Amino acid sequence: MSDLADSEAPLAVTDRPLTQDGPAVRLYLVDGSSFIFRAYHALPPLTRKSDGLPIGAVSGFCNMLFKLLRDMNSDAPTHLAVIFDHSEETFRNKLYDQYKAHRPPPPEDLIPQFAVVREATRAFGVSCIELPGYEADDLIAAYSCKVRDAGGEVVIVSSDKDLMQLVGPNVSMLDTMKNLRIGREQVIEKFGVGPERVVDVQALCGDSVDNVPGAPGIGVKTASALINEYGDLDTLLARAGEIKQDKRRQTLIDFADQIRLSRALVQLDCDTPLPEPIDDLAVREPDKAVLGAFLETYELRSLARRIGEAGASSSGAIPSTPRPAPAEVPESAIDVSGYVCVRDATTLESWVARCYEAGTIAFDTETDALGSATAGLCGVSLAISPGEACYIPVGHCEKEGLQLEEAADLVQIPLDQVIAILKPMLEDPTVLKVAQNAKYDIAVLSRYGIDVAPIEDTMLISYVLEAGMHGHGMDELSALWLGHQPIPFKQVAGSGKGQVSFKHVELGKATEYAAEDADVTLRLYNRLRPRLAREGLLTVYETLERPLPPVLAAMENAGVKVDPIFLRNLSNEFSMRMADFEAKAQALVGHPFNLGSPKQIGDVLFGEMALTGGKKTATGQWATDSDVLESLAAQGHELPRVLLDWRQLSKLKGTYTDNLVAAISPDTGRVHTSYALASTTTGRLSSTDPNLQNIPIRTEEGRKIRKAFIADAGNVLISADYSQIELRLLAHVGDIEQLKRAFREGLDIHAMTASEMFNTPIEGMPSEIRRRAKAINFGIVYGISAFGLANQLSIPQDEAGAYIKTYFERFPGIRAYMDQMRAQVREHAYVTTIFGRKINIPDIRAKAVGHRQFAERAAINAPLQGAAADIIRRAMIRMPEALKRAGLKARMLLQVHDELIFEAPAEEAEATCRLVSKVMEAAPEPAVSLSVPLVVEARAASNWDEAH
DNA sequence: GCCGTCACG
DNA sequence: GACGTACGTGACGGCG
Repeated sequence: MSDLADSEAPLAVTDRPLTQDGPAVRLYLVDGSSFIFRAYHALPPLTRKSDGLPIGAVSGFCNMLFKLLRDMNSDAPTHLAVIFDHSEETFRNKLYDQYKAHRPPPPEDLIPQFAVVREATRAFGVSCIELPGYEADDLIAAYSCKVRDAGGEVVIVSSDKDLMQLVGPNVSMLDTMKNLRIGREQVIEKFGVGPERVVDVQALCGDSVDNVPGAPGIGVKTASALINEYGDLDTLLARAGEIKQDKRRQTLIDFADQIRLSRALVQLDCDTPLPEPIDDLAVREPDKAVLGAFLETYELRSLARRIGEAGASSSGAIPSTPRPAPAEVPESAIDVSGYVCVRDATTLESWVARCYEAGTIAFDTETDALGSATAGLCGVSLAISPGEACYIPVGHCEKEGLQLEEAADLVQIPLDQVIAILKPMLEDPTVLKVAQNAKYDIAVLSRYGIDVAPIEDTMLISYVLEAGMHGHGMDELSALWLGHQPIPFKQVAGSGKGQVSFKHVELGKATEYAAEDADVTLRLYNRLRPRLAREGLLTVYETLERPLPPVLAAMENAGVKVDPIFLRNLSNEFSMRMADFEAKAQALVGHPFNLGSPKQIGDVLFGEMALTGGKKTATGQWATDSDVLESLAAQGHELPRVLLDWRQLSKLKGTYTDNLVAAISPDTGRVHTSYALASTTTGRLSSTDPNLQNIPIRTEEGRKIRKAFIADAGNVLISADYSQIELRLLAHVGDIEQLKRAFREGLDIHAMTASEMFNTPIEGMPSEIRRRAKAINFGIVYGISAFGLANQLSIPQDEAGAYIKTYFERFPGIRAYMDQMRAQVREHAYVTTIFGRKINIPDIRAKAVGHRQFAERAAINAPLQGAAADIIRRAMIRMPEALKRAGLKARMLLQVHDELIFEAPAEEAEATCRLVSKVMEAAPEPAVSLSVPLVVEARAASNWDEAH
């Protein structure tokens, strides 16, 4: 059959010279059936206005076709076809009558759309290809092989794993729904083997959806391990007797025939006849009349408008080579003297042209201050290949306000022009931009009207690979991986009082510093990026990390409104009351002392007054923390209470009232925090400058601070928080039946725990009993110890020990979970979350027992805290788009670990509460299906205190 | 620049 | 038997 295709349909490729810019044929093969289903499920059930004909899948399909034809510049197809399944019966059913036997019929409202989709395809001037007796996958395989062998390039538009066996040089897949490229490394991440061995792995693990039997009890992990060990399936089956594990060996021997059959079922047939010659698939302009009539018939008005607009403007195609895969570069010494300072437009344009050629570049922005939400741009650096980098200054000036034109050595391209030249490249989908801590650059450049995309972030790549092992700042990564110490910022800008803003740094030094940052970033990328797929962490990076910088940049830039007058009044009130406490304390002692000095307090309490019951800190000083002072106060002493009261106010004033006012940006009148994405071991964010994740709430006095966080006029603040998320995750991960049931039934979880432990009915339970159970539940999540629980509850240690014992008797699954985490961390020195995030805990190998025990407790806590962090990250990533789709104007402002804070128009408060709750509760899906419900409580009010 | 303390989840 | 003791953060003032 293949002869026929070869002889009758000679490939155009051979006739056409290969251009410098890439292969002459770039064939896009759209997996029609799979796309229809995804469009159907992803989109709301749209219908034709006039008669209610279901049209959602058709609309999604047309949008994608349009996008393929118009959006992509250098990657645009020269040839394009949509491939459909033709009939249910194929040659595979002759091999195995149960093949795809359990497929449910398509949804009723989808059935009429199948024919319309074919009509749509033709209306766009694109070929529809199908062949009786063959699946679309086989046709895709045949076209792919032909074009690839003739030197062309193929992009398969599908995310179907069955097609991954086709990936290889010049054949990639494109998941348009997720906007992901699937190349060799993504295949390796999915199957644990390269594309050439995918069928072997699939043959072993089978596929329940297609009803491919495989070998019982063997999943992807085991299958890929076996294939990697033996090389290929035939060798494995031939040498199955050598397998050590009894059960596995027997399975492979007993089911050898079934495994071979499975391989035949999943193996795609490259010799499938081609119904249309490749030449006929060339992309052609759609006939405007035909397309217009189609869009009119199905009332696809918004698409018709977009097509009209696109037709009016120029295509803007920019020639470039396809993006090269990042490769390991030979390490070479970093030489800062070769960097270029770009100071005229022509040179800048040539650098931009080289960026297009390179396909992957690194960049960095330099600013005149630290806060990305307000800092001004000083310049941008670009690195095109290791050692080849430049700096484009835009805002450098003499310190005393000298005009640029007056100083010859400060001549720079005007800001507007730099932006005009850089913007198209920085926004071009065919140029991948790598940054170190991309959130910063995104935030700065977005204020200059540039939306940088696509972006990768070396800091986040490092974080995914090695969280918990070390920091992820550039200097540290450079020292670690490149053996190179980048020029310290201090060396170019000075330090302490003599430090100057970067805009006052002389251009030569600025170029060395800035271009080196881009150069180092590119080298780090080349070094670290390939590890993601190899180590199975690409999905974690792509789903939990890479999408977040733009989301956080928008939150930081939005900021939150804070009432300065309210805070100043509060500050004055606190000052006056502190003065009273101070006078009282000094009267009690009989002489002045500094209430802010723990050392002096220790001397007073345990020296002069000779109180008993003190403890020492790690450095041998008297401890005077609130636990100590509380217990002294309980003994009946007066001074400790005064000190505690003074301290509370001192803390609130020093850390909150005064500094929050100081943090209000003069430009925006709001407070802009900065979120660190890679500072915690567990995947949580942290907030700095100022920290808005530790605003007081637990005491009456503290809550007053929260009242200062307010919504802009006409708006409300909405606080939405996950209820008991870590305990719910414990119930799921530890598979604790009683806990799961309690959460499903919406019971009071602490009361339920108390009831189970102490055999007390929930009705009329004394609050002290519930309080103790609550402390235990929290303690469990932290890796409980009798000492810690005793401390927390102020009860004797043996009593606390007895509680813990009872708890484990009532919930044996929890002990099992804890033991499992301990074993895992001892073996691997890391644990993982249910989303695959890896949390390293190197201290488990420490010499000191104390450190090791610490590590064990961290290992118990990390999968829970980490999974909660993963979940809220997923919610945050989806939130902006979800709000937009719902037509809501709300902006996400803050994140506090299990809480999101929004600012929304007052009249949209209810709708926003409903939507954000929905997005947050569904956040684990579809990656993880929790066996307990997630519950989110959302409230709107004029200030944060009342919204929470 | 470290330490003790304390704000949050 | 000793050891240090609930997980994860960031910011402040004191002190050397």
